[in-house]
Amino acid sequence: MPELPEVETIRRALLKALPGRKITETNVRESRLRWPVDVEKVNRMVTDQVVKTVERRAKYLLIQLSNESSLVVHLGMSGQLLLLTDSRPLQKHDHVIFHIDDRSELRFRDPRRFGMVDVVSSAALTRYPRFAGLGFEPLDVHVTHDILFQKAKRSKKPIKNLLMDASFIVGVGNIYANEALFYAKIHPLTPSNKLGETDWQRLLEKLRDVLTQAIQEGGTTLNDFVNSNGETGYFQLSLAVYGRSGETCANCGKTIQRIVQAGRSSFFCATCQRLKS
DNA sequence: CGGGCGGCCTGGAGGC
DNA sequence: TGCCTCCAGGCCGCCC
Repeated sequence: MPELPEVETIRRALLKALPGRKITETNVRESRLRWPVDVEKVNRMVTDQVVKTVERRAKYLLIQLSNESSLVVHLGMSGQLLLLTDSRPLQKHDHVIFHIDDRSELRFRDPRRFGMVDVVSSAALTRYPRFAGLGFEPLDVHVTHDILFQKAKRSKKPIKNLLMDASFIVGVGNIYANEALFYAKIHPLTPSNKLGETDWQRLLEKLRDVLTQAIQEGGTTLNDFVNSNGETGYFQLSLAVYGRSGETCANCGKTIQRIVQAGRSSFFCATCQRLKS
């Protein structure tokens, strides 16, 4: 569930609190995450380190530490990274706890255990296997619509699937792929190589609008997303098509459709988003 | 090799 | 009210 805006929301909250603070103790209570946590390595490389800054790559959070390494956290689909200023009872799915020197706690909570926690030295980060195949950052100003157009014209896969393909562009999950395509008036089944340069100009612009707006509204809370302070986001109130099959299109009044692509629901307005083939 | 899909995992929703 | 089934989805790995 957490896509780029939700991860970015958490990054910004952590950035206000963590830099300069020391992690005094690390406690891995459950190591069976998406990939098994190397408990000894995490304990050794994180404990007693001071947080320098907090960055993001794709949907990964990078908490940079004073020993030139980074704590790498992915929230999967149900993960939370909570900053608790007072000690509260541990919950069933509180898998990794980081104690901070101001007596607060950073807790990785993840019922479905699709997330991951790892620590990587800065030198190894550029060669980190999980980052090796990642595509463009949509909010990077160096990424232009022409770059995307040139890369996409070799692909026949539907544009919705391409937007969710992290080897092409990162951070875009099902919610924001659907929303961006709606605003750009592009049908989700459109073969990627059928999109022209002006289509890509519009699509990148609308994708950035949607992601930026979602960050401003603190992300989208559908089931369980909360930021590091335990607060929900508000962007779900602004969703135009996602989860709204059978409802009325705000633009034209026709009914919003739902289809399944690559095992994922797509929501769109067949009137506003004409399929060109 | 591009593209599709199964599997991981649990909680919540819906049906009976 | 309780049990069962289904669905959500990021990512990897397997398959054709």
